[in-house]
Amino acid sequence: MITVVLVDDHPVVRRGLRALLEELPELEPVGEAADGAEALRLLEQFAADGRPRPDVVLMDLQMGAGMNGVEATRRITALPDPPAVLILTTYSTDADILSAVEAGATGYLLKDAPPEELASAIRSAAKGDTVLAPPVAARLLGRSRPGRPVLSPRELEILELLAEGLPNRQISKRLFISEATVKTHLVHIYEKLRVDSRTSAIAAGMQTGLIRAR
Amino acid sequence: MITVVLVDDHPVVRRGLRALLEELPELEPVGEAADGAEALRLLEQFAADGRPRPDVVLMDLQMGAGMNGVEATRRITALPDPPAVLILTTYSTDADILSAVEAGATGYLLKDAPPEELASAIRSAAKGDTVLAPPVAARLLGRSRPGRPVLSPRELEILELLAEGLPNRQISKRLFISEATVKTHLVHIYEKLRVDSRTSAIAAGMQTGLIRAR
DNA sequence: TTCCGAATCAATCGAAAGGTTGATGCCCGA
DNA sequence: TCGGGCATCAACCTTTCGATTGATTCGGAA
Repeated sequence: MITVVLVDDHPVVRRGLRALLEELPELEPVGEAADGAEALRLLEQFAADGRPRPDVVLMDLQMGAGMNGVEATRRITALPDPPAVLILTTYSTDADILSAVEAGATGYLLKDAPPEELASAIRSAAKGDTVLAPPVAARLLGRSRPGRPVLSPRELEILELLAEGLPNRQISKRLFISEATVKTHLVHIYEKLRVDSRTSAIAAGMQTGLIRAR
Repeated sequence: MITVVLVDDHPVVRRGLRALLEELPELEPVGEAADGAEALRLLEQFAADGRPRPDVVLMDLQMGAGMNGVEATRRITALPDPPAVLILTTYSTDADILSAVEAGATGYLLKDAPPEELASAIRSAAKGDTVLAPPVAARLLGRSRPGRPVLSPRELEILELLAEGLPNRQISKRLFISEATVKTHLVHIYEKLRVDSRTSAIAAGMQTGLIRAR
């Protein structure tokens, strides 16, 4: 019997997940939370009650105003003998995936996954196996080399500031570098995204999932 | 007994909605569809089987690659004696809300709505009453006058092209106006959004829901 | 009739962005 | 060691953008 905690800010989604899991003989939903903080309190409650910790936490990334899924994942996986954390979310950017993986998530699924795939992923996660939704895996494999993102970390940082609407001067001040350096990074960003202006870089960055809407 | 059809590309969401409705004595889920086209076929099937048409269609807006909720709403409400269409979606831009309303939707809810609110909205929609989620109503009332959007239609048009990454010259060609006119509109857009550059206008436009990510 | 907002257009000038060329240093893998 | 990627920086020039000022026309409401 695999015990699962459900964390999602949408009541409908939690209800659907609970219903799906209740139909599967080896999976048991044992709790729900609407954001990361509530999930942490729930896990603490398990410990306080002397109950065995759940095997898997099914975690959304976006939680409205509450603690988001990456932060919650980081804290949960830092607990002694933590449950596996399986991310289940609607939308993914490269940054989302990397953040979740770095935070210790054992898997990453998109919400359009059919129930069988979800069940299979939960079983794998409970065993400690890594699970990536096929589109997510394809996204990550589309990178030329492991550890070699399409944009460098610095380039991505600058693209995000660009999408916040900052001019080059302000970006340079934010990052403590010269404006010439910002421009050089932009040249590289434009090459890699095959664009020729900041606005088209923002558009392409969003389209490819490198950055998300500000 | 209010009969409801559920249209959402996420199996989990459909399952959650079905479970919630099954718990309510006067609401009965009578069908599901994963996109707009399937919803239409389902309604045709009701007619072909001589079954009474459903009272309410609960419709998501974004359907992955399938027919989206606005188009489906338009077609459903064009049917003879159509069901009420209640939009239930994650995210809303002003354009989304207006499009859905223009397409004939009777209501607009966000997915974080608690189950009681959802049930109440379905009952209202079945009676033909208009239902707006509080944040959505607040958004629409935040407009200074009915019929007076924060940005004029032309300004919004230009902001959308800006977010696609087009330079002024290309925007002018796209809209068959002079570049000077584009610049004038931009001046007005920057004033209204209280920004001073195209990139910050894009960021503010997305933040306020005027435009969506490209 | 008057006023206001929207749409359109022009010209000028300064600022910002983009393009180009060139350079250095560091790290890592072959 | 060498080469490549990354990060940093500079200078110069061209293009685009933003700010400003000014104007006209049209439609709708008061």
